Amino acid sequence: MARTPRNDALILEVLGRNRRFRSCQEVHIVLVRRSSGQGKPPSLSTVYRALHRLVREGLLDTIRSPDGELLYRLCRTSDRHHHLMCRLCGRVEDVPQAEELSAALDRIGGASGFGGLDYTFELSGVCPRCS
Amino acid sequence: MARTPRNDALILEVLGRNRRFRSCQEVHIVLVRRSSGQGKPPSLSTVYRALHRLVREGLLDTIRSPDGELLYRLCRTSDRHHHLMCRLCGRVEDVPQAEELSAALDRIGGASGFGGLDYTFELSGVCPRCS
DNA sequence: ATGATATTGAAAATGGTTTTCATAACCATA
DNA sequence: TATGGTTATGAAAACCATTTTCAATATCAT
Repeated sequence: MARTPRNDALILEVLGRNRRFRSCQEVHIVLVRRSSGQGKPPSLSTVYRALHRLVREGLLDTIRSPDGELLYRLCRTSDRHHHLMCRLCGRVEDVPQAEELSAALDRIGGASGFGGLDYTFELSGVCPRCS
Repeated sequence: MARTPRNDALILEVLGRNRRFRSCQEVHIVLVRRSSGQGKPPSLSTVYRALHRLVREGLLDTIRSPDGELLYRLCRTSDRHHHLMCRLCGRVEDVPQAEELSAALDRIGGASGFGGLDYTFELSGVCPRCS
């Protein structure tokens, strides 16, 4: 039975607040702020390690920001990683009509001759609120 | 009229040898090897700068490797960045049936309400030769 | 040639991420 | 509640791709 490191819950709670992708450093800063008064926050290394673990366990989803940072957010079951990210405010929405996209991707996978297919798909633009 | 830095040609020549994506460091190593005997190779910084310039000018295409490195290759006109990369050997092929994918993406773009849409799509798997 | 502008190399700085290592927390069992 | 083995943690250092700095060159128009 897997022991659950005590900080995992904290981190999941932070990521659970909304569905925006956040960098490890952002998560860490939130934890630091949040804990002023009540005990020490986990260190940056611990947050990195926890995020790795959570990704490995399938609880988190990752994408890379345009400048190469790794961003994390809570997975939604059957989430096939179709995201639409606003380049200005960073908000991420689900891609509408994702079924159509999934179908196309599956067909492509089948025709490719490749095995163990996985993909990431990142759509970015400027959201209505920002434009 | 734009002057062409003398190393751009060299670098394009290296990338022109095949359609695999390469990191800046890989390109640099090739240049270093290649130039044993005939004069000094360009420095790493110069290669970085040249690659930037070539991307800016639309001659190169980039993707990020799974571990966050930026990889470059020659653009093909009307290339809409649909790549299928082998996780083992790094070979990159074009995605078959890309038209279908394009169509789906265009519809999604229309339905999203986002402006200035751009996307990257990266499909990875294990190619027939490697499996 | 002359001077204005752009390119280059070498080394240092950046900055996200990972590793190290010593310490502390945890858990099962006796 | 000792005991010992396993895992988590923090702090600092190491990593490593990429950028920046800055002084020295090359390049171009004239």
